[in-house]
Amino acid sequence: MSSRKPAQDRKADIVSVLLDLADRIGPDRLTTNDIAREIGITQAAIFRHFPSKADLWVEVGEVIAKRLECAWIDALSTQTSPKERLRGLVLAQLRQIESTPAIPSILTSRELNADNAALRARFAELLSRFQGHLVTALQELVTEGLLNKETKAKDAAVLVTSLIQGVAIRWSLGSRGFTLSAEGLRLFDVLLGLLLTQGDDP
Amino acid sequence: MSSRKPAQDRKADIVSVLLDLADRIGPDRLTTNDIAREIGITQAAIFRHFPSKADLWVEVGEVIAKRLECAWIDALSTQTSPKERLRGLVLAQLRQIESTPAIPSILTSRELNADNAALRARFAELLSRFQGHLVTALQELVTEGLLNKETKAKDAAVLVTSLIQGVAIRWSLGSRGFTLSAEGLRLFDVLLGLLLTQGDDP
DNA sequence: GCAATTTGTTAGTACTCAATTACTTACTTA
DNA sequence: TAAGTAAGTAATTGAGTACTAACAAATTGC
Repeated sequence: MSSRKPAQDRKADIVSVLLDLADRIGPDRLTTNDIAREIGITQAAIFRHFPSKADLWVEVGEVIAKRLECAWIDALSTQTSPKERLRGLVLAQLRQIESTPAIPSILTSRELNADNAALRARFAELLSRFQGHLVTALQELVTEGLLNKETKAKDAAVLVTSLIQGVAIRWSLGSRGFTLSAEGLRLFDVLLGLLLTQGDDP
Repeated sequence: MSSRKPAQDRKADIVSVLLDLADRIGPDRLTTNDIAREIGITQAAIFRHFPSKADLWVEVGEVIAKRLECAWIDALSTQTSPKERLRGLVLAQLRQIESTPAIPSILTSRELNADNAALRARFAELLSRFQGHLVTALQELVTEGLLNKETKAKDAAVLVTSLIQGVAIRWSLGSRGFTLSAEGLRLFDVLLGLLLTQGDDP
């Protein structure tokens, strides 16, 4: 029925189905059998491509890391002003979560937090890199004298990442009853309005 | 060795140990055997007190709900100004997460999000109740003319809950390398400073 | 067109899970 | 103090878990 695929394609299938299942039934619940059934191969075939389930998770971490970093680089290169770069980073992150909604639950999964040290290290590095991009953009706003003087760039960056995580959690808990990127960007604009100096208007 | 206890006490033991294990090994990983071993009874004894594991989780939800609501009521009744009530709510929530650190992971667990509808409903109700308290306090700030005019009370409430969730996640991911309530309250004060009207200076 | 390699299957292993059954011991109260 | 109940245990069940070994067929390179 379903034809055989080269290992590279099949590996991509497995990772893709894992991400879908991680979202639907949870990262700590999905089994190799679930993945195989969804693809239409036997459970044993999974282990033809990955020596263990933990190794499969590490590959998932790599795939997510690549996607996120590409989205950030794209946002940073297409936008010119620091304000737009900041907005672009936030929008990129929201869109990535939208298209890979398993990301937040993987972040709090026990596969990551307790069992799989390699996976945990990869995500920790990734998050700190994003935070770094935010701080850089905010520092540029500071040097341009646009940021509210009493707010430190680092604190502002934490507020922004908290906003993203908070709205993503609300999106998940509320059965995704709104568009994550639209609502997230709207709230970001509210926060950004508060962060920018308010001396301009007459 | 360990003496027998009345059902009420034993039930409390089971819930308490579950919360501890949910934090240490994850809500979706802990087994009835883990709980029993930790207490010092047999696994079968768990089912003397709860008809199923799902029912045990519902009881856990009730316990957490009671704790949180008590903390909110206490904060609201001891503080007089709307600003202090807001601060009190935030601090109460941070302290509850600090003393029951399993709460954030339960919120994103699959026991809650996929399997246990009763548990999910209980937490959804709980979170919307907290949001309601925040909105009330922020509305009072609006009527006193203290809130930044361009910010809606509801949006401000979302920013505050996002801040709490965001800092709690950062606390968990970073192996709890800082004091949650201190860092959370510090960032809340930054946000509150931004939210309050800055119309004093010319 | 044929051999080698790759990608799969079938059929298992040893283990863990929640839940049940049949039975036992401690506590309470009439 | 005897009877009834509450709180436990030992042993087991059937379903599921990651993972392996032996074998088969599709694809590729010559």
